[in-house]
Amino acid sequence: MIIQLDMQSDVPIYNQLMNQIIEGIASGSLKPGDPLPSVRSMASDIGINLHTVNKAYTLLKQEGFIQIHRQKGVVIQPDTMPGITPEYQDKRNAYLKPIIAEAICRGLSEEQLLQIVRDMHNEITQTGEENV
Amino acid sequence: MIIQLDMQSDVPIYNQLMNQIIEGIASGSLKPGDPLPSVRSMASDIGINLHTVNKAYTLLKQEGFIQIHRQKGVVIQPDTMPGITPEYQDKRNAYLKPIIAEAICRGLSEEQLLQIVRDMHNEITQTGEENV
Amino acid sequence: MIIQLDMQSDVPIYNQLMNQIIEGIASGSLKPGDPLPSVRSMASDIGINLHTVNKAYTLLKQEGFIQIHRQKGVVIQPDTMPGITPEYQDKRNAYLKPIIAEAICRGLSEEQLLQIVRDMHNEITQTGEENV
Amino acid sequence: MIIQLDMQSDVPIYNQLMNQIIEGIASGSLKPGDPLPSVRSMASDIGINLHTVNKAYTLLKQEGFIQIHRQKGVVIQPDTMPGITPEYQDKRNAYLKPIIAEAICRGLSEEQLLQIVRDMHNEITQTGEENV
DNA sequence: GTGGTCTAGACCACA
DNA sequence: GTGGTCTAGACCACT
Repeated sequence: MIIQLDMQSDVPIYNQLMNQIIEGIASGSLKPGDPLPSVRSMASDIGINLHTVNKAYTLLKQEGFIQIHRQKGVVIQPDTMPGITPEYQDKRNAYLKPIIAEAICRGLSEEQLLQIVRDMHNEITQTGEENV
Repeated sequence: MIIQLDMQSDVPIYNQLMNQIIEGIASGSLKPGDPLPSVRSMASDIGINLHTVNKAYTLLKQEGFIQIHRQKGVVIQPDTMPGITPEYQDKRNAYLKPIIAEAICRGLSEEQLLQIVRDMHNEITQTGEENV
Repeated sequence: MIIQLDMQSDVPIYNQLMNQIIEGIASGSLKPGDPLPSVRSMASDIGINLHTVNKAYTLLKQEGFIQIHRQKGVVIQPDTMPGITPEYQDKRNAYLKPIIAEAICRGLSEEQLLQIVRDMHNEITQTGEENV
Repeated sequence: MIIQLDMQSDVPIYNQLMNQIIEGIASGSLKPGDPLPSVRSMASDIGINLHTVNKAYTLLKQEGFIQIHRQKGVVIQPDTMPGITPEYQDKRNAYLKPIIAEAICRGLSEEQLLQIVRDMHNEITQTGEENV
C-alpha cells in the first residue's frame, strides 16, 4: 500500500489519506481484516505528524471503514463494510452535482461523462488485481 | 435564478455560489450573455458578505464562465464556454476518484453508479427546461 | 452557563465539557439557537486548551446538538434536536446496564432506583427554570 | 457464566469484565460464595491478557464484590455485599446524570425513561432466574 | 476574529 | 508498543 500525498493540494492531508485508504479498499489491495500501520509508523512512513494520521484513522473508524482495536492496532473492517445510508447518498450527490454541472458546461456529452466514470471505475478495480 | 446556500456546509460559501451559477449555466436557466446581479445586489439578495460574492465572481471569470465589465456589469460568457483543458481534467478526476472509490466500497455496482450519474445529468438538464 | 470541570476525573475533559453542554440544553438554560462562546474564549474561560474545546464542539456537532457556522460561531441546534436513533439506544443501554447492575448488587430496590432517576430528572429540568 | 467482550468498544477490557461479573451477581447467576475461575484460566478462557483479568479482579476486590484467597482462589463475596456508600452514590450520580440529560435532549419523557430503567432492571434480574 | 489544519512534544491507560 | 488525551504554537481560509 503506497500512499501518495500532495502537500500543495487544498485538500487536507488527513482527507487525502482517508481517500487513499478507501481507494485501496475499493481496488482490493486492502482486504477486509488486513492490518494498517500504526499511527506512528504510518506517520513516519509518509512523513507527516502522527496526529494527522490519527485524525484520518478516527474518521475512517467513525464511518465504518476500519476498526481500531485497543492497543492492538488498526485493521480494515472485517465484517460488513458501511452500506448505502441516506447521509452517504446526500453527501455523494452534493459532491457529484457540481462536477457533472461543470462537465456539461464544458461541453461533455452524457455519454462522454459516463465513459469517464466507466474508465475510472475500471482503473480502480483493475489496479487491485495486479496486487493479487 | 434562485441561489440556495448551506451556511453549515464545510464547502466555502464562495464555492457554493460558484457551483450554483455553474449549475444554472448547465441547466440552461442561465444562458450565454445573460446578466448576473452586481456584486453588491447579489450579496444583499442572498445575505452574505460582499467580498464573498466578489471572490466567487473573480474565480468564475478566471475559469472563463463569466465576463466582468466595469460599467456593463457581469454577464454569462457570451462567446465560447471554457473547454476541456488538461487542468480541468486533472481536477475533475481528482475529485471524481474518491467518490467512485467510496461507492465501490459501499457496494454500488458499476451500473448503479452510472445510473446515478445519468439521473443527476437528467435532473440538471431538465431543471433548466422548465425555466425556458 | 457555568462550566464545572474536574481535572482529576478519569472522564476526559472534552467529554465533561460535552456533558455539561448537553445538561445545559436539557435543563433549558441553553435554548435552541443560543450562541456558545467561541473555542478560544471558552478555552480561556475554563482554563483549558482551545483544541480540547474544539474536540468537544466537533463531536457535539457530529451528534447534532450544535451547529458550527463558518466564521460566525457556534449555536445550539435551532432546528430539530437529534432523536432516538438505534445507535443512541445501544450506547445508552450499554452505559445504563452496568449502573443498574451495580445498584442491584448494592441492594437498591427497583423502586429506589426509579426514585433516584426521578429525582435526577427533576433536578436537571428544574435547574433550568431558575434561569428562565 | 459466559463473558461477552467487545474488543472495539472504548470501554477498557478490564472494565467490561468487571461489569460482566457485577451483572452476573445482580442477575443471580453468580451467588455469594460461588467460585470464579483463576486469573490464569479466566484469561485463557476469554482470550485476553492475564494482567487484564488480574486488574479486574483486584478492583472488584477493592470494591468488595469478591474475595481473593491465596490458595482457595477467587469467590463471590460470601458475606455482606458492598452497600450504599457516599463514594458509590457520587460515582453513580456522576455517570447517571449525562445519560438522563441526553435522554431529555433527545425527547424522551420522564415516564419513557423510567420504563427503560424498569425494563432493563427486569432484563437483568430475569436473566438470572433462567440459570437457577 | 472565527474555525480548520498541521506540527510537536508530553503523559497516560491499556495489553 | 499502541492509541487516547492534553497542551502549545503556528498558519491559513473564510467572512
